[in-house]
Amino acid sequence: MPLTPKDGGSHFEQDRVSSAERAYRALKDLILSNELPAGSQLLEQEAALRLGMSRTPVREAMIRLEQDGVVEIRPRHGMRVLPVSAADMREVYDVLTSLEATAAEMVARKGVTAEELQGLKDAVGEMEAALASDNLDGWAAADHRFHELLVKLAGNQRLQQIVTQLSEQAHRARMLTLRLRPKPIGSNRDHAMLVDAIAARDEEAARRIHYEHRAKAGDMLVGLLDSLGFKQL
Amino acid sequence: MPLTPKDGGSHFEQDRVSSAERAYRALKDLILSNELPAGSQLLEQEAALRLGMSRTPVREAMIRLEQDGVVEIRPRHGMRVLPVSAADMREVYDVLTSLEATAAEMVARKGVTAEELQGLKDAVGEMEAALASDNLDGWAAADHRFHELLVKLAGNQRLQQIVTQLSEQAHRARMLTLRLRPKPIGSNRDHAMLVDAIAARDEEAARRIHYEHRAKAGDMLVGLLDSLGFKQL
DNA sequence: GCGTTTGTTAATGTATGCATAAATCCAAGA
DNA sequence: TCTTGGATTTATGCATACATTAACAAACGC
Repeated sequence: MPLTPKDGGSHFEQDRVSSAERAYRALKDLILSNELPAGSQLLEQEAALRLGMSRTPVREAMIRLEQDGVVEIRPRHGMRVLPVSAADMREVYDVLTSLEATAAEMVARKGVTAEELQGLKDAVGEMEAALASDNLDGWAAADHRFHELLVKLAGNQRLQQIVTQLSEQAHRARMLTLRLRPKPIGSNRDHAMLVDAIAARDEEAARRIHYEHRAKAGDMLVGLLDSLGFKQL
Repeated sequence: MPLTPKDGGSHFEQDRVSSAERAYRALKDLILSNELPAGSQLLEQEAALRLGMSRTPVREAMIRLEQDGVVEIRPRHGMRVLPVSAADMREVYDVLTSLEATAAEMVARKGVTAEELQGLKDAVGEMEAALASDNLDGWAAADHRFHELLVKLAGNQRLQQIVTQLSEQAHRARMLTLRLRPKPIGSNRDHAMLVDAIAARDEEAARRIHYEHRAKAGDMLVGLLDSLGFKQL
């Protein structure tokens, strides 16, 4: 591996990003990685100090995070990382299920190139390999790639952006339950079936398979959170 | 009608809203009402002057509008009201169709109270009355209320918020085509059928009816924009 | 002791200052 | 006329200043 390409698309390190953008990414990372756990609060000044910039760009980042639905800005208490309850996850998964099922249908309808299909198959392969070697984190990463690719192939940028946003809201809960849930055997099977349906241009089947896949995942996640009595995170 | 209650929920005019919030609402109003047409640009300073405040709150408002997908911030040119093409409307309607169909299904599944059902029926009634008296704007307003209420009854706040955002993106195009499209007779019929399906708790029918309703509306809108050669707005 | 009031602190919301660099303009040369 | 180089303007991104007011605490009255 070359020395930290850190890439992002362009090869030349012309990545002049604004402080506001850096703040946005840094704060979001802290939240998604759970370094800033649900419920924690961060004052503008604290964040600014931590990130080595003034309050202004931090403030702008917080505004964006609030619109993303991951934090809440409380007038005198800085931003507060929103706890996500089982009920919240129910909401998120209901919408994700609807949108991703539609995405699967769209992909099957419009068809995919050989490379695109291979991309999906590769992701499924990685999931199977990770699962075979009990690498749950690897499985989760490959699973995420699969869903991401599927939605991208639907070719609807708005759909893609919304799904990304919701996935981020669900991210912490998914990580939390990754080792508490049954092994995702069925999940891999679902994905393989979906790939077949897409290859066969069977919109009907693609929608149904992915709908049920997502619905199952949602039920599992919400059930787990409920049964563990998680009122938050 | 009473003298401009302009309400908003509370009766006492304790509406202390921040300048940033005022800027956000004012700018969004200007855009949705087409006073700032698609493609127009507005510098931070100009907007600040116009709204009687400094650049800071205006800047924050613009950031929110950008995340809403209605403007684009171009580093030296202020914000630019995003033109919406037929392709954009295709995207918006595909997502709306998916989500609203799901909402209809959810509402039918969970059932509604007598008052809630009446609310839907009232909206349908208003649409019919408006149509009978050739009041297209009234019809559009009632139609909007119907869809809004339906989604609200689904009881999923994330779904509701996303649908609202997408509806706003489609708003200008809908207004533009309101008088160019055939009379929305079928639309009223669809809504009446949906209300029946909801009352009968028939999820299946509710989803199908509303799916097709939205799909038809989307096709009509996109087709109209296409045929009129609208590359933007 | 306990509720109330008042004083202090501090976080925010907004305004303003300032360096930077993009955009524009202008002139001169090909 | 078209291009090019550089000067100039100016919108921005960020830092900072400042007034406001909520939050907290301490003092006070009961």
